[in-house]
Amino acid sequence: MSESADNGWQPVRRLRTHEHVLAQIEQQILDGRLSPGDRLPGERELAEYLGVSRAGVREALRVLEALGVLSAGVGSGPASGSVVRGEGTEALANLLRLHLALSRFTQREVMEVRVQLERWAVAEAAVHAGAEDIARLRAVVLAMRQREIGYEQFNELDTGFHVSVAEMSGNALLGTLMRALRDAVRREMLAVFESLSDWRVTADALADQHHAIVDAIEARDSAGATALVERHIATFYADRGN
Amino acid sequence: MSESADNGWQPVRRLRTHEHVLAQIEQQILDGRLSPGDRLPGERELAEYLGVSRAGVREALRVLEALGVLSAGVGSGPASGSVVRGEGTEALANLLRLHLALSRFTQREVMEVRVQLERWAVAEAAVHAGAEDIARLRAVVLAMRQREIGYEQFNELDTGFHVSVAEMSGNALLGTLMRALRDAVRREMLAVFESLSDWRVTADALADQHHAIVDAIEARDSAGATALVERHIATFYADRGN
DNA sequence: GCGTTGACTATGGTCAGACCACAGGTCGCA
DNA sequence: TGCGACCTGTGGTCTGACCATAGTCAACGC
Repeated sequence: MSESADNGWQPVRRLRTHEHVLAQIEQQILDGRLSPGDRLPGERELAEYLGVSRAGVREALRVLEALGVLSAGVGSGPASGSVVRGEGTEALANLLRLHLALSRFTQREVMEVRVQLERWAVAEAAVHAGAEDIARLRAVVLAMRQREIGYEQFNELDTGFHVSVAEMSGNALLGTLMRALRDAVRREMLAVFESLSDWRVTADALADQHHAIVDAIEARDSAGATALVERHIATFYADRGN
Repeated sequence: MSESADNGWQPVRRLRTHEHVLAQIEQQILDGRLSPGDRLPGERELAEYLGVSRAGVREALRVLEALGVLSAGVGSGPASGSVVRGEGTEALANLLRLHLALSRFTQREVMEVRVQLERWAVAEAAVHAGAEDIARLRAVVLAMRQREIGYEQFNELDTGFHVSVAEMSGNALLGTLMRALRDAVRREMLAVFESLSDWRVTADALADQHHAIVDAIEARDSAGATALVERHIATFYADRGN
């Protein structure tokens, strides 16, 4: 069946130089020898250590940068060189956005995952939210009601609201995923607003729903908040055709 | 407050060459002018079109490769050059694994997200599963019971089981996320097995639980399957200390 | 006629070396 | 003491070369 799989022979897996570099750096991270804030040796130095050219090192560093692991800075001082990043979530968003565009999955699928995570997020938020969390959410809702903002800004506020709720759950991964999912579908959400004859009507309705969700969170009503957020998302997507 | 933010002036955002290249390729993908299976121009050709050096193009291609968008092949023929990939989920896993190692989030957080997604996945699977899906799951459970496998293989089967269930939900993103989350914590899961005095005991218990989950899915008992899967995961993580 | 073999070509993979832009530090002069 | 010119180390970029690979195809020998 398989061409030559049972002879005990198997083709050697050649690794390209930048993959070797990548593997070594990843190993250092996995072993905890590189932590956020740490700086890598300079590109030239690293190339010499590893016995490869600077180009190979650079390709590996670009990959790690794209994955949100490193950031590079020119010049001298503490911000220069390749530094292991403390945070950063946009890498995940980039990845999801591209895969969405490549039809690896559909917008509906992203939305469904969002709903599941939002349900959980808001339920947890209702348990953990403190007074300052509530205040922050209320401030966002207030900002959403301002007449002078455009739908782009409105969408940013909307994203901020949901991400804040997700972060209030106490699970950082959830917050990151929420941010990434929102960023990934940002284009499509703006397109929905654009298609509306009067987006402000929809926006006001959304703001009202956000208001109700905050109330439910403040009242520690997990079940109520879950139901509200589910209806909230369903409403928006139902408006798409208008 | 902000240093000089309200003068209407803002620093120009310099893009590095490889970011320009990246942006153009991404735009082509977003516009649908590049689809899975399509091939990009050769590196030299692309460099000439864009007026940059081959190194800049290569860095961009490495990034897209790391994000699972492209794959590169040497030589001639259909597999050569930079081809837009049809599938691939390991990029997301790489990303999560690194961020996990960097303590951007904890194993507990990954596990919690897993539980939420598993609950939903199994409930959906109970609705959508066909006869051949059930048969595949049963085959996996059977393989888990074989005495000659090691815990590494067992873990692979376990991962396969849960990913299959996720894929049976009909949501490709869910399947991808499940695979990535499992891959990201693979190290830690193997460490748990390693710490057990007799991993086979735990493995048999897990196989039994899988068996019960398949039964529930086959019986289209969403609620039952959800409860089982939740207990299933909780059991394993409870065993960690042993 | 047919199969084998070798050259050819297009592709990515790799390297070395050079130069630029930038940011911080340092030294010397006023 | 203050400040400007210079120095140095960093990433950013380009050039040009060569290597390894895999398909293509024509020449060759049977």
